[in-house]
Amino acid sequence: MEVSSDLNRSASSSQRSRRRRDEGEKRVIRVAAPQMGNTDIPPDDGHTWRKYGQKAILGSNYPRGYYRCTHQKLYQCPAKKQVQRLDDNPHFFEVIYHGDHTCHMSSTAPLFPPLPPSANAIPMDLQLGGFSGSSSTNPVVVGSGSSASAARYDVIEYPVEEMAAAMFNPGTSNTGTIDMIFPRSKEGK
DNA sequence: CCCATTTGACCATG
DNA sequence: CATGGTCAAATGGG
Repeated sequence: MEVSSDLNRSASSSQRSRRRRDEGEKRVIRVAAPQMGNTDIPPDDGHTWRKYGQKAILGSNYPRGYYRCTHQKLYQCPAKKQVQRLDDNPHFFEVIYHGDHTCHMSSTAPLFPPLPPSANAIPMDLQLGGFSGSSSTNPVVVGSGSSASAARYDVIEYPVEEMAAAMFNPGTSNTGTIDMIFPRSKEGK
């Protein structure tokens, strides 16, 4: 693209982005891309996400996907979702959730799979810490230094085997067993 | 027909 | 200045 011609674009002087502070909830979740057919489809957490943009990130060889709640959710669900594939491990997705979900899924709520007994076997060794100058092995780096408000970082790693298999539920909605797989990490807000 | 997706450009921030 | 983030409109598909 390199500086193409400028298209006449009506400029709506609408200054988006209202407040730029407070409310700093970031949840970094790492998921593995399904080894089946499509290895490029990010997992769903049970909500509809509407892609609202894609941008390449410096330091990564892959673009980042920006998702937001869809339709009606756009009116109350401040939940946003960011999906970025690791440049070292294209088979892994780094999903960053921020905001709280308020949407509800009536009946048939396909969510996470029944997490197998096997322990988490996610090889995060490699060179995950080889970002741009960070020497830490863990992505939990929030050393801004300057006016760094309390930014909470929750890194949860869970393998995404075949969530697609846990799609619809036959018969009654007595899924029961499926609860929030997410461990504690409850926000006191 | 409707909605989700896509691309570009712009802005705000550090 | 650079980067990241969001919006905005247009198009295609279901």
